Amino acid sequence: MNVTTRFAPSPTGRVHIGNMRVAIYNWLFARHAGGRFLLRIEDTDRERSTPEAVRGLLEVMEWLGLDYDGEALYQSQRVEAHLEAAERLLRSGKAYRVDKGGTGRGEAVVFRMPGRAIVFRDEIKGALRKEADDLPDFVIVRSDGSPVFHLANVVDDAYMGVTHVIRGDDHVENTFRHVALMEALDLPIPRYAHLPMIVNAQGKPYSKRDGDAYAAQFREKGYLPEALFNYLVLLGWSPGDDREVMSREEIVRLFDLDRVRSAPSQMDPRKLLWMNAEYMRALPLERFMEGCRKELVKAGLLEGVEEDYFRRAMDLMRGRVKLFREVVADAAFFFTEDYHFDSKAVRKRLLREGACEHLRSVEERFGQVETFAAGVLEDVLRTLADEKGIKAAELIHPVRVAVSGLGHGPGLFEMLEVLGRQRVLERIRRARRTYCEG
RNA sequence: GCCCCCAUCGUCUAGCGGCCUAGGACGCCGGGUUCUCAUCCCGGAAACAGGGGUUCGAUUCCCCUUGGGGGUGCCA
Repeated sequence: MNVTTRFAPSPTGRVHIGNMRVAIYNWLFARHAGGRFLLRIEDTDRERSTPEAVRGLLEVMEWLGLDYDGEALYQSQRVEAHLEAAERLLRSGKAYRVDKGGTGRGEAVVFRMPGRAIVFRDEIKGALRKEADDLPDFVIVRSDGSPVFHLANVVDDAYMGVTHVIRGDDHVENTFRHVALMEALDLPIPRYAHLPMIVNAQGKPYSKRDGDAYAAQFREKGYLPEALFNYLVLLGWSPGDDREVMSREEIVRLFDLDRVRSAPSQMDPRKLLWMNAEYMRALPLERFMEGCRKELVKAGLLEGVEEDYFRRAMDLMRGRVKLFREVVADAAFFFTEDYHFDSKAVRKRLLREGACEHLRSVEERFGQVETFAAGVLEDVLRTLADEKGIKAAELIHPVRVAVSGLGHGPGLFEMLEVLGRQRVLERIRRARRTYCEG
């Protein structure tokens, strides 16, 4: 069966994750079936639609890899067709003009519901039915002559050859109207699938007010698109087994509307973060570097830094950050002498009995090594520890804090090698001067 | 108010009458590995909303209650 889906957002603000997931499911369903995924910009609300919103929308879709087929259709260009459909309904007596509600604004065109129950089969919810009494007539063309959402939506879906309408749960009730409209216009009725809503941590639906629910913000925070994609897919759908971290190809292959749940699901930022870390760890060095580079440049830390040095530092950081942003705090010491000393780490490792003496002897030994390489440095340090009759950790910790200011980080010896002899010795000396008076 | 939808660990979910002493994941707690952190490994606490049916047998089917959500615009 040929499949055509569409994503039909109205560009009236930032794209939040609820919309994003609708787009993802439409995209997946089409790609799975080898069908078409179309984009329609529902910009009929001239008051609220903005070019910036359209741009933001397109950017987010590209970021997430939701490529659409053909050109985007702007609904505002289709007004003629919408009005023509209304005329047809008027002529056949399936619609009428009236000053609904006696507003005095003039006459609107109202669709006459057929006076019988409307039934359709939702791909997710099953058979849905609404009695005639619960389906009043409704406006399809405003008194100012502009077509209403319902009319435009239905006419354009038919025009685009949409076979499967996959949208949010908030459209379930509209579907009864849409089905009736399509029947009256003698248009082919697509299959419908209504996705459960995504709710926030309070269990409430995401509104424009929920600050951190915008797709673009996840991007800004350093989330990987494949991680957000994977996470969002799992909100309401599962492959039926225990798989969770899946490649896009795998998801496309497995995706199926049958397995979509019909209960709302709550977004869990912690699981998203974990998912992101999973993808971060699997990232090729080049991509990891590019993500980190943006953050580090923004923080002004990469000026005059050699590419090879940057690469070696990032190679050590890879797999240790959950979000690109974290690299600023965790790897700044690679690029500046003005790195921050974590007070807790200083107290625990430097302001300690013997720490100063340890630093002194490490500095001395490190100053004598021929090649400043990880393996050599480790040998030297461990030998020194043996001589002193202490555990290597007693030496390792103070050195780590001295050269990085942090109590955590990559393996010490690899780190030292990358930093290089001069930096390391200077930093140890400086730490002794600062924390070891006398 | 009325109409519609939904209901398994804190969260995302598996389960489509017996395989369930309900499985996995995130998070949490404990332990191990490691120079730290992270990773990794092992272990633990944690759920079928309540009540009626149907059935030899219900998490699974039906009804009611409760609780969520959606709709009820000349918004989309």
